[in-house]
Amino acid sequence: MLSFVEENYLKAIYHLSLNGKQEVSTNALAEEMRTTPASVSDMIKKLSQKSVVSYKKYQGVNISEDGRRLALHVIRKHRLWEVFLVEKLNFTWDQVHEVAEQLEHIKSPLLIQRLDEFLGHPKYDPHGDPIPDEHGNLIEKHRQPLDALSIGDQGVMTAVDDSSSSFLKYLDKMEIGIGSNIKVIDFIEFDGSMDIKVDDDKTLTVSSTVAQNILVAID
Amino acid sequence: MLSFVEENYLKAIYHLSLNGKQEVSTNALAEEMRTTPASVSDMIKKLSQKSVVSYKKYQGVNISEDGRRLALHVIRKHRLWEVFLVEKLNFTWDQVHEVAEQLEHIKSPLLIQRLDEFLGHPKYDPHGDPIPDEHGNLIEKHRQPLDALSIGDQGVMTAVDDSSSSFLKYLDKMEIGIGSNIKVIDFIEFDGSMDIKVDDDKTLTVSSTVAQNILVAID
DNA sequence: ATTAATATTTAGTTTAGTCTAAAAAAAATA
DNA sequence: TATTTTTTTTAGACTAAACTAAATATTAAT
Ligand SMILES: [Mn+2]
Ligand SMILES: [Mn+2]
Ligand SMILES: [Mn+2]
Ligand SMILES: [Mn+2]
Repeated sequence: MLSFVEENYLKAIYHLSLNGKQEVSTNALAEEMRTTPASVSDMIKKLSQKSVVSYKKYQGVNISEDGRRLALHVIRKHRLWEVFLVEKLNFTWDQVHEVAEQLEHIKSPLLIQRLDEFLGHPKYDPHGDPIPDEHGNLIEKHRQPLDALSIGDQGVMTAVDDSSSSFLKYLDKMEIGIGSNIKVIDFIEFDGSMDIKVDDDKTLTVSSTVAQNILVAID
Repeated sequence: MLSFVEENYLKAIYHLSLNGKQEVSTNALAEEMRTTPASVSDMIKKLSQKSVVSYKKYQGVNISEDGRRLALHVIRKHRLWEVFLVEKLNFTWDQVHEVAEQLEHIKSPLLIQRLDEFLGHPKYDPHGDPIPDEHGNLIEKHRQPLDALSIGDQGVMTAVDDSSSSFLKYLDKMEIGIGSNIKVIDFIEFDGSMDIKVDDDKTLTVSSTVAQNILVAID
């Protein structure tokens, strides 16, 4: 049985080993966890002891199959709770993450099974992230950062890469959300900003940073 | 801000100061918390520091007004979650307590406000216990242990005094629950057991222990 | 009012998780 | 290759919450 601190480390290791590939460095993990490399060194020894990661000194850490399963279980709970908060309790998508960080650590298989049923077995959370099933399988929808598209390309927004409240509120104000149709009208070399047309309606300019964090599917 | 361990101590102190009146002894608290008197001694110093209890050495501990408010807030959350689990997730009344023990420590004012709305501002939990409002006010329904009634008396079951799974499952099997009409047919001096008629229908015998834990309202 | 029994507190450890400072290894650079 | 820089680990301390054993205070009993 993992403590909730251990669960959080494992989640971070899982996320980092997706982006950065395989081994996760002590420093990267320390940054992600907002703690010190010394603390991380201690913790990965514990996690290694529990065989949820494998670890050789100075070689970074690799998540194990067991670890991956556990991480995905916590992520499943996190995302199901986010759906619950939005669908049933009328939270906005920028209000759910903090609360889900707490709820994801509740231990009760029955609770999650019933919550999943209650929500109608949702496949995606409010930010467009896929919800792993009880076996850890997830259907990753095609997703590409908006700033990778060229002028004339268009796609449907499927997710955000940044779930910070400030970014999500900005999108709300611009009336951009999951499902919006986005077409690239112009690309400004100078600063990487883009002119886009949303839902064949309004045209607006978004910064390079914004474009990087909007994920779209091109069909 | 209290840790979840401190919240549990405070809840226990609150409960004990209702039954046993005012001061709570170190030993009673240790037993309730399933820990040692030494640990309790340490903890009540901490709670006293945070002014949620008042405490003079060897004199037991008294909950403060602040402490009472905090305890009732945790109890409010516990009971609202129990209602949610039964009403929305189809848990049985004997399955909810353990999970609610975890959920009651989630910190989010918005969550509780919305949950309360979602549930339609329930006044009682699945065990018949009153749910404090956001200010800590609660409407204690009239409740009296069944074994205090005399032959011929009757009342409506309003709550249980023991929320253990085994007791609740027994009641389910006997088809006795909150709202059942119970009439005392006979009282056996020898062991304190009772013959009762439930809902003017079936007659059955319950032990003294069972009778103590069924709470009824006489009108 | 002493003495005995019980309740409570203190002292000293333990474990989980964190930190800073220092040592050691690995990687980068000259 | 030798040196410098960066990364990682170790050492030593700290806090929260627990425990056992010992000391002390309170209460009960003679
Ligand atoms: Mn989230
Ligand atoms: Mn999400
Ligand atoms: Mn309960
Ligand atoms: Mn209850």
